[in-house]
Amino acid sequence: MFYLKDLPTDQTLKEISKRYHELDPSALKTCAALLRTGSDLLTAFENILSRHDLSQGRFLTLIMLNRTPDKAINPSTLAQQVGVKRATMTGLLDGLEKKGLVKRLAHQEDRRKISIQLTVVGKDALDKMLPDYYSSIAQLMKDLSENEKQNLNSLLKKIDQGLILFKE
Amino acid sequence: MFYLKDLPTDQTLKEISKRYHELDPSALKTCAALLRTGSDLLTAFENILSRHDLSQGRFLTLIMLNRTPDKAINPSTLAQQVGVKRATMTGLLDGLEKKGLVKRLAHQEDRRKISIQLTVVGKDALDKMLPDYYSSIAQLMKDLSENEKQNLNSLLKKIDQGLILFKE
DNA sequence: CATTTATAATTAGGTGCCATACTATTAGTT
DNA sequence: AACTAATAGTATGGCACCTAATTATAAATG
Repeated sequence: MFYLKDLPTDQTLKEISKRYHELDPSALKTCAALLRTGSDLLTAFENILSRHDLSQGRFLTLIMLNRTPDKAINPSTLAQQVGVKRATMTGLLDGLEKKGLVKRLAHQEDRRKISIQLTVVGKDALDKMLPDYYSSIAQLMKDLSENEKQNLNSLLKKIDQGLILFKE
Repeated sequence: MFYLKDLPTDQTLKEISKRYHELDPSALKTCAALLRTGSDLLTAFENILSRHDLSQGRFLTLIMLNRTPDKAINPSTLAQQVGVKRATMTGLLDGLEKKGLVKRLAHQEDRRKISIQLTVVGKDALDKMLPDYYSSIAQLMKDLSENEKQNLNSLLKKIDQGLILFKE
């Protein structure tokens, strides 16, 4: 992800809103700030992950598998949970399998399906990196009180609500 | 950008935090929600832009040029403002130039530099699509009061503050 | 003033995502 | 039972970003 580095100042917004009267300065300002922060946040995580030789997609796949480490899941479910297309999941699993972090298992009942399982190596790799990852998140958010975090959550939910209209 | 579709429930977070004691459930929850909303937001904008045959990067480049439509800017400044590498900007400009939306002009003093300028066609294209874009943003944020928007801004700023540590 | 260093734009090659289309298998229909 | 539709996984090709290396020019330095 990425978004404008150079966010418009209030002054700039005011000027542009003269040229485009549909522009709501405070809406755009907040929206841009959200994308900017989200982008930076994601980049920070990607940096942490790359230290462990993982991409965002591969990591999220592992995370989903690690929620129930003993249960096997099929690729299409994983794709849905992670939020990528099935074809993309095939690629992510190819990478993870080559590194020995997951394995593909045949499904006995339905021969179209396969099951994905974390290997011991995969589980170990996660257990080694997650403390680093989780404590980074905790540190990142340490300036926000419980109240503020809840507040932020409910504001985000309002935006999610608005987003529903665009998905139709 | 993208992030987990299937965010962990409070219950799941509680369980996982037993296995990894560095995990701060409310911090992770808020962080994940922010990335999720940011990702959806960006996707919504990308959909709007694709209706006008523009990518995020190309659009942001045009937007930066449109802040001062009469002034020419060089590619490296543009790259900085948009938040991409210079090499990436070369590609974005190639695309925009091929569509006739911008033009490259030689710099008279420094022959290493070039200047980029919006063409009339580019300006018209922007003027035609921006009302759509800006009113989408306004509609998206219409459920938030001015107070809530300001509140969201200041919460985001706190996270930005925490992010500084990771950039070093 | 010749050489090194810095800057600007570009090229080449890699990664990670997507959409589309294909193959194999199963389920549903008549 | 034969035909159609749906589902699971994958292969292919494209797009947008990245890093690293290349070329040209300008600035700094001994």
